Amino acid sequence: MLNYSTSEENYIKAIFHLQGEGSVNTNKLAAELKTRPASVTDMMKKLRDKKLVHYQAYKGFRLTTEGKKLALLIIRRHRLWEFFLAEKLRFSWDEVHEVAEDLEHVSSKKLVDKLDEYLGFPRFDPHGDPIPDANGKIEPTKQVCLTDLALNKPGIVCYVSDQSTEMLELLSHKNIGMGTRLEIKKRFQFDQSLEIRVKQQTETISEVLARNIYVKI
Amino acid sequence: MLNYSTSEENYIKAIFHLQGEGSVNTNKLAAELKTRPASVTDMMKKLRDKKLVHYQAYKGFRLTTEGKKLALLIIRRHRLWEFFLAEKLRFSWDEVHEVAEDLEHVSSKKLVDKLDEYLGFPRFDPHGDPIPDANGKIEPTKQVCLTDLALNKPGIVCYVSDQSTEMLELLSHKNIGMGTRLEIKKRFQFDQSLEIRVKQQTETISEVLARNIYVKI
DNA sequence: GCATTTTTTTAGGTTTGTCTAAAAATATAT
DNA sequence: ATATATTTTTAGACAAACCTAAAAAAATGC
Repeated sequence: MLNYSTSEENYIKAIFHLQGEGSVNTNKLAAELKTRPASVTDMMKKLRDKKLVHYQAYKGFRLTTEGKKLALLIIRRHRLWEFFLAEKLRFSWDEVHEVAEDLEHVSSKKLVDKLDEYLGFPRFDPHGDPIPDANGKIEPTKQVCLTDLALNKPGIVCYVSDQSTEMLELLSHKNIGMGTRLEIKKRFQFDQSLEIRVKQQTETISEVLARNIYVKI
Repeated sequence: MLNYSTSEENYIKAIFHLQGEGSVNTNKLAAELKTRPASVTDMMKKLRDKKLVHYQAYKGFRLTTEGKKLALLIIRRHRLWEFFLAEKLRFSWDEVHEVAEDLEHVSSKKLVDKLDEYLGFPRFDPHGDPIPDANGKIEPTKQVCLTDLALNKPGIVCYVSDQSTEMLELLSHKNIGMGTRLEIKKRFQFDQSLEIRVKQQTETISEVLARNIYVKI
């Protein structure tokens, strides 16, 4: 496996995240990476030459097989470190991401695989995202958005798509965190708001908030 | 504490290592860093502007108080990661250095301090080098060469100056490793060889070997 | 279908950290 | 002390990764 710069890795990761099925476009990627469209075009040429993306001017881009493999490796590193930080160093789940952003670029394969072993081959990171194994194989997530959870069926919070300070403040105010067990008690047709049961308490969740919360069933 | 680039950190660390008492010169530093004298001059200007080194053209350079503080912080990170790799991930002690070279540049203070705590505030890395504490305080090594250890005074192996395969093979054959407790039982005048007590066993150590082993008293 | 808007690319510039080659300062040797 | 050798610095280039402003291509609206 060749060696890639931090910047290249960040582009690859961002494309992977944006690339659902179709292809990714310049402005979206620039926004995701907080950079300028012109910089994205520059990098796409570089990554095309390294055979990590398919790219033709004005036609958008998507990862090659090799690009996907690299993306999964970076995600593997990121999530293993997040797990380590939360589990071993007792970081809270909203602190792990930033530090893992740096650690994920340390590329020693032996380090990553030994870390994986040391952690007991965990399958999900503290946000509930699946961790790719040494071959890049990733468990299909059986998560469901809170808007889609059935009434009176318990779910465990495993993912929050928006991780802004405002969002985290609201969540902690309602006593909701990673791993919190909850159950929808009532769904109001008028505004799609939910009344849920959390830790022996009743809370109201707006549709906007619910759309950002994912639970494992 | 400000943030420094990997390159700046490597220069600071190298100056610290070369700087015994006096000052460091351009060619030596270039050799240490496997770079060119011209690059060193460029960087010294930059580090002087950042108040990390004292530097005047043609007069050599040495770390400022702030520069030394930074050097000790980088060494702290390096040695904590080395300890982690050897102790937790079961890397052999000749593999840890290279990986720690990368990890040492991850700058989160919280990460380093929590790692320190997790490891139980170790005071020496797997090579027997002392680990600076959170304030940059470093234990003055009270190491003594095995040739100078008094009779019947226990010592803990904390440093091996030669780390060749041949040396390591010999050591492991005699059941000696980092942290091994030993005691000199007899010293033979004829060839300066030693009879030592290691783990309930008696071993003979040649003068050549003894000269390469250092112990903490 | 053509004008307008949006998206993307190109052209050219900046910063960081490197390099080579040449000039300047310092050290050494007789 | 002065010629020679060594060390260090300057000058000017280059690559990576970013930027702004302008041009070109594609998408959209009527």
